[in-house]
Amino acid sequence: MTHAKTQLFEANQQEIAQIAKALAHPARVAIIQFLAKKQVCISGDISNELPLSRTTVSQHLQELKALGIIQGEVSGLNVCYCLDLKVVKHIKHIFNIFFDEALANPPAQCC
Amino acid sequence: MTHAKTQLFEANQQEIAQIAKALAHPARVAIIQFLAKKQVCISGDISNELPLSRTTVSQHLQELKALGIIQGEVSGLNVCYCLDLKVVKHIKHIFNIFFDEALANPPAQCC
DNA sequence: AATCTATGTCGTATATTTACGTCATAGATT
DNA sequence: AATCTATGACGTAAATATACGACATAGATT
Repeated sequence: MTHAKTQLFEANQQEIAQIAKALAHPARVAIIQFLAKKQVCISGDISNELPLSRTTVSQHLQELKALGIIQGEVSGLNVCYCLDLKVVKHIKHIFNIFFDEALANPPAQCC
Repeated sequence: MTHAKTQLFEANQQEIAQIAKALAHPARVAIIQFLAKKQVCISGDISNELPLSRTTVSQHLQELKALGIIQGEVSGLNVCYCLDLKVVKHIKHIFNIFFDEALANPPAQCC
């Protein structure tokens, strides 16, 4: 395998990259914003909202679920999704630490 | 083109996704952390630090430069890179707004 | 019981990303 | 002037992501 060297990096770096990857598509950002606005909503409502086919949206939902930032709960024929606020808070924290470390030691000037 | 539907989303969603994409590889996270620690350093030092070939690292550097989060300055034979703290602050701000919106309206429970 | 419906899975085509060797070049060293 | 060196650009192969139609299925409706 000439590829997939991501596991050669530190766990910390992999975690940030993995979270970022889950947020790296506007459809997934839109899903999170939509869930934040509606608080709770069924799968069909989400795909109706987005300019993508139902199956593509379903795929994006699975990715967000894999990260843990959303939860899905079956309710009869529908599946009901919502944000997991605990995970949102954790991600916010991880990113803030990352950015604060980047801001901690300002260079006098670049070179 | 059956692909590339990213432009069908809101500017706000595209910006977040674009930033996230730039952070979505551990090598690029590592580069940012390394620049934060060293404050200023030359291209060769960065590629020596990472478990990737020099050209691959160069490619990652170009991506971060395209986002604007790092700057490169030619200094003789070397190229000197550093973080653009203004951009780091902006990105931190964008993400915090995004997460805070997601946390603003907590559902009583999921479904 | 037969049918309908909302959803996820599978297969697949295309696009993009990742990774690296080779090459070109600007500038340093001899 | 000739050579050396650090870097980016280019070409390309392999991996991964994106997008969607066809299909399967659990549960509702008739």
